Amino acid sequence: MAHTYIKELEKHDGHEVVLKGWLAQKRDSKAIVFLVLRDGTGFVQCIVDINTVGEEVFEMAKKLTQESSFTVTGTVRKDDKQFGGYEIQVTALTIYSLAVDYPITPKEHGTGFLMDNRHLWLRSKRQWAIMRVRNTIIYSIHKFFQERGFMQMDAPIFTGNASEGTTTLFETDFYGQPAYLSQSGQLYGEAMAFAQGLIYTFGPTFRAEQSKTRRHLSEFWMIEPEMAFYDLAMDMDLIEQFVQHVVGEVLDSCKIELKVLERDTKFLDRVKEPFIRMKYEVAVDHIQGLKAVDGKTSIQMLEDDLKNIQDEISSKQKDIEEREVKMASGALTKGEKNFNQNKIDQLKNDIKDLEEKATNIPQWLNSAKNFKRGEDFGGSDETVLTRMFGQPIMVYNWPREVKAFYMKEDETDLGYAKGVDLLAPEGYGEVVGGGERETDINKLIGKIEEHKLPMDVFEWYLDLRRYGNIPHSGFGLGLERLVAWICGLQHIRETIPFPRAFGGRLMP
RNA sequence: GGGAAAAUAACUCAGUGGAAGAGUGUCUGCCUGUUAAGCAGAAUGCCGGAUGUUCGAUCCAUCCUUUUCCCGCCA
Repeated sequence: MAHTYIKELEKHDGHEVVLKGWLAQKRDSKAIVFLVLRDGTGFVQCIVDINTVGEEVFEMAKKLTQESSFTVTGTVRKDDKQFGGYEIQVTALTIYSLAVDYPITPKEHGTGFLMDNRHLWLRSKRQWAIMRVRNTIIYSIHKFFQERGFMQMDAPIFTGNASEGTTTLFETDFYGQPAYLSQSGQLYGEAMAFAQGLIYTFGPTFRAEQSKTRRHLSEFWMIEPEMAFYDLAMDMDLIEQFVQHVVGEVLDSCKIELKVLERDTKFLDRVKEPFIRMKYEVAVDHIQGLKAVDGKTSIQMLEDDLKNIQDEISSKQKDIEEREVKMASGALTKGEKNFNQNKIDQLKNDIKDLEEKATNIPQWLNSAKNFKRGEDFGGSDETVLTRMFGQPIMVYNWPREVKAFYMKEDETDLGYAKGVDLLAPEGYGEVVGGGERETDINKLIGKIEEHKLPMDVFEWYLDLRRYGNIPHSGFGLGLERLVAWICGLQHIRETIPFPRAFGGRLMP
């Protein structure tokens, strides 16, 4: 008999099915055992009742340990209290393999330990949900582009030129000559767009930046569409539709996953509204506190934030004190004590996070007040700006100096490059960077010289301007940053199955 | 590249210059429906490594190793 997947249980309501998977959780008593089975497509509770299955099967069920693999046969029953809406009344059970001393218990663990066990950690419910969302995002990206006539074309991973300086490139040996792992497929994307019109690349990207933060990986996946005959305005329209499509798909088809992640979708729901578009200079006004939104400048907003955080800290401290008094009274059962202790620990952690935020805000205030017009935004500037609006913001027309050499200069706004950054709300910052490409070959050559880049490795790129030059645009999106934002994750390492980051591990 | 903190049981952590602690998990028994809240009992440690101070160091000092967090750079 072919087995059924948990995701499809609703089609089998009231019928007998065979499920195969692993034990995520167990509770047992004298005559009944609750097994939570996971099979990759979901989680379902299986009830093993001694009166239904007999003593032999019952004993087997009792013997199962966390992450043991097994098969159950049983009847599907609707139960709205259940996580997926269904449960299984077991009639038979066979064991594939008993797991002994599975290291990841249902309780608290530190990140170091979890990262050491990343190969097992992926089985946990939260990680399961993140990977499902990641997959939905990937699928919806392909769907979005394919439905609009874009071709997926792949840029090479080995590249010969150290165009942007070797410090951020991984060097390897390519049959005796130095080669670098790709940092971006952008220039190749342009060549491919001239061949196929609308293209996108979707591949791994490598950056040897020595930055160890919650937003950086050394190896990550990037999507880079490139469109012939698109100007900056069309590029921004596409970015907006694209992000709306992806977020919409996740909201529609990952309800269970977002629930597991306890994701508050308040800000994601607002993504369907038109994005805010503003020129760099206007964004700077907002950051510096020269312009108010809803009657508040950035400075006032940060000051209010700080006050709110301090209030929250003191209310949590009060909560802790009350619980400590209750525990000291001695009138609690052991279970209630545990419950309160856990709550207190959680509150203490929350306070630690809040205190960190509270120390950050004065620094943000400082950096907002002292922001130098003409410079690129720092992480805090992005956060400040997006907090004012609470929805995605596209900042365009950047000072030419802070953007890459291939960005087109705006003829009506000299000194500014037609580049655009999409800033995600909730402090997630830049998730998309793009723009219209420079078409003037002399300006390009000038920029390459100005950046002191070797001309010879760009000859093929300049050919694109020599033969059938056209206006064209594109953008790049870091998949993991998008996953982190949509899932509401604290750290980018959870967005990819096996993260590779500076100072991090190569194993597992 | 700059800064901060940490290393004690399988896990999360407390603790003390003079015989190593809690909670969780695990194991054993009891409880017929639980979803991190039932009850009782048990096992578990070279207190990260090296050197020094000391009668005595898990605790103090120095160095090393490893990890976590923050800033800069970026997607």
